[in-house]
Amino acid sequence: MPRKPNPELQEKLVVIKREQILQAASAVFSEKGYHRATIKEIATRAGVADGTVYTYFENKTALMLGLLDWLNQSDQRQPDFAQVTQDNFKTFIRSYTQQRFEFMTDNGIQLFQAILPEILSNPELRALYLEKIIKPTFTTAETAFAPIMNSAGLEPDEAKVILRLEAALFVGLIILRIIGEPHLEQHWDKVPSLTAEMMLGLLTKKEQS
Amino acid sequence: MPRKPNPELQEKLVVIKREQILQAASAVFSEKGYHRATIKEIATRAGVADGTVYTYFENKTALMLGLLDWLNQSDQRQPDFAQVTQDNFKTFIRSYTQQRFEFMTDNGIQLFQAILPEILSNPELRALYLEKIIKPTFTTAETAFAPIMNSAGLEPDEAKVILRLEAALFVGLIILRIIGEPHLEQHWDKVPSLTAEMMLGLLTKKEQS
Amino acid sequence: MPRKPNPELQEKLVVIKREQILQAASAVFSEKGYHRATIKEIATRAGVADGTVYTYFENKTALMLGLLDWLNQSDQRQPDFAQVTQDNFKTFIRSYTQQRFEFMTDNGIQLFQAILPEILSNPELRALYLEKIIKPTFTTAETAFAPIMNSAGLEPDEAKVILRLEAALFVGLIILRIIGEPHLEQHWDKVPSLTAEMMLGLLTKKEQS
Amino acid sequence: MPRKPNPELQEKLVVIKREQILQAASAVFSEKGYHRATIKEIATRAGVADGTVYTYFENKTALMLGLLDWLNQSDQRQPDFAQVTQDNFKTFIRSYTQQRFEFMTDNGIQLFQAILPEILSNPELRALYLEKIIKPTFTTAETAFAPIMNSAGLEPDEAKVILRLEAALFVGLIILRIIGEPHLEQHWDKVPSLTAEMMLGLLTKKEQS
DNA sequence: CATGAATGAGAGTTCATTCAT
DNA sequence: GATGAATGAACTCTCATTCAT
Repeated sequence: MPRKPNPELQEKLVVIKREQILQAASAVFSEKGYHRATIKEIATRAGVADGTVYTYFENKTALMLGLLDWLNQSDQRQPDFAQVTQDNFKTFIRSYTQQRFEFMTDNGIQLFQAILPEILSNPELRALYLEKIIKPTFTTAETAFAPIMNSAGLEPDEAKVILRLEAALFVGLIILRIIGEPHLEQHWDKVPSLTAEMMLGLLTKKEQS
Repeated sequence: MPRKPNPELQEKLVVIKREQILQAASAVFSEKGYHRATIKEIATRAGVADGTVYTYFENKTALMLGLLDWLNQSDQRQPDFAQVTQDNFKTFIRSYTQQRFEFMTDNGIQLFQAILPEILSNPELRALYLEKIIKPTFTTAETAFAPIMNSAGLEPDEAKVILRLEAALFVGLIILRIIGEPHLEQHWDKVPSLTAEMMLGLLTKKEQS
Repeated sequence: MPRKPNPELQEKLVVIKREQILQAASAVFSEKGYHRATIKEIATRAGVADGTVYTYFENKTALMLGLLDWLNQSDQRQPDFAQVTQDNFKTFIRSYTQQRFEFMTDNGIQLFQAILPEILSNPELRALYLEKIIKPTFTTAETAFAPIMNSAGLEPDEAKVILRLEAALFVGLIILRIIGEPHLEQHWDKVPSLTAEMMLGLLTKKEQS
Repeated sequence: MPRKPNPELQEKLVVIKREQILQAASAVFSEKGYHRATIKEIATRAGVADGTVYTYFENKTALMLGLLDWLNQSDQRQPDFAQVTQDNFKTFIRSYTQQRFEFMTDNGIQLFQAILPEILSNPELRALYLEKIIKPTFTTAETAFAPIMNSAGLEPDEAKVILRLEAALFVGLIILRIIGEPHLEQHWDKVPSLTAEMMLGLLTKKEQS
């Protein structure tokens, strides 16, 4: 029985258990909502005792923040905006949109469903979400899109609004999926390309006229 | 000697008090979320005693359902789809979009913020929302748009998806507003027309090619 | 529309309404127990409004006391003990027992069921019951039975205990009926005579030896 | 490192605490009645916090059922009916009666007083009591008494009724004791033998004639 | 570090009682 | 006198959090 059995391994185990608990929290929060979810159920689902959750997270709120960080990390895996040129403009938009849609896996939606309701009802969490996720995401996107927007002849403010419209569309689509709107579920395959066309339409409308 | 001196007046007072309580519930739910909202606070805000709430609503859940009905009623005040013709096609889309945006008053957003988080976390409420609000709204809209969609040469399924995209965009915009995204708030005036353009772009893309 | 339409009639109406309410209280108390019974249900059952109950009874406790008085009155209709002689000794016991059993109508049991549980759990009501019903009943019975007991050669204290045993037997039988013991229900016709025999056995055992 | 250090001890502690709480419940229920008794008072009396009661009992009703089980257990400790013969017939009846009276300790009466009022006012509990206690008790007694009853020349149905009369007498005596009838309290020592005589009288009356 | 029994603050809900009409 | 909407005290029960083992 070694007393210090490899400190690195220890650390990894800690990380793994944290993720186990977060995964359980994400599942239970998304199924029942933050308040109906009990620490007991999350602990059970994670295979630990109630008290153990408090070794890894200070309190229930910290679980929520842990999920926010998780979302943050998956958001950070941003698409590679580097080599955008005039030529592959349309290709770029389409691939960007495609990449965004890839977030909408069951896991991504679950995470979103776990977090969003609480964000909408908890001002502090909302502020945190705005600062830690929304703003950085838009900043990154704006930087990446700036050259395209410019060359498309869009004025910067309007370009930014268009980015927000797209983000809104994504969020709204996730919500309709959560609600289970049947027609959207049935024809989900049509959605990504239509979304890309919409983006292109807005970004190129000036040229049309 | 009338026992109930003026029964009609009585009934009106009942309706008024119900609305007072619903208004208070909407405010408190939207500020704190369904679970953090207490009956005590709702009652106080409505200017009645705790117990009085239960004279008008069976329980806390019924307050939520009452708000759903409210939303339903404001949704039912559908735009006048009657005189759509080929000529005023663009005008129609623009005015339809405009009318939709008029829902986004402080009160409309508050109501939405009160209801949505709970819908996302409560499967039963979600199902109810889908049946009582989402489906009827789409059915109405589909009927109204059918002639336009047809004449635009869109196949019905795709046309329906486009309607859902627009709805998603609305929902997403409300959420970004709730979160308080600053750029969108600042340039909100640009949003309605951009949204209308987006719709037009999608509905006419077939003609373009 | 006469202002004072016959004061006597008025008084009778008052009495009648009081009894309506008491009847309703007896029914609801016996069905649900004192605490689960609500003033609302009693009022509805009596065909009046909630508040009206409080015109006739100060509070819920007073309803219970009203029922006690009722029980008292039906108890007071004591059998005619006057002409007991040595000769008709057995006849007397049998007819006395018989009269007692006649109390066990549905209504009598209902009243008992309404009152007893509360008496067992409410010390004040219990004391009242002891003073106003139990003691007077035993006093009356003791007086009536005294000559018989004497001539039977029973010492007074023991004679009194025997009276209490009989009372206990009655109470116990009512309880078994309330509980619905099936064999007793089925062979209820055998009970009165067996009870009378039991009494006779006890009262005459001295003579046997 | 044992997680549960000594699981057997743990289990015993659980049983002990359950009994502590039941004892407290019995006391408070009997003093105030089921509804006036509050979980707070029961918990305090048992020396635990409010919430702790719910670790051991699902809800207030379960406390009542726990008491029923308790009563059941003390009832199950049935007298030894085995060696009844014609010879010791009278001895048997007297000892049986005696054993029954031994239940009437303060604790036994308290338990009865805690349960009975609720049984009389709660139909479901009543049915449970009938099935789980009354019927088994009579079945056991009938089996034990069958040979005696037979040899006494009693027809079975009547014999069964007599058993019920005796049970009724016991119940009634407990009630008179709860109510505090003074003469019975004072001369309680006379009661057991008188009860036994009564039983004997009924069971042998056929022989007399 | 893990455990899970114990805690107790706090919420929803009921209902006896009051009183303006 | 009759009504029944309004009241708010008081109760049951839940569950995040703590801490002895």
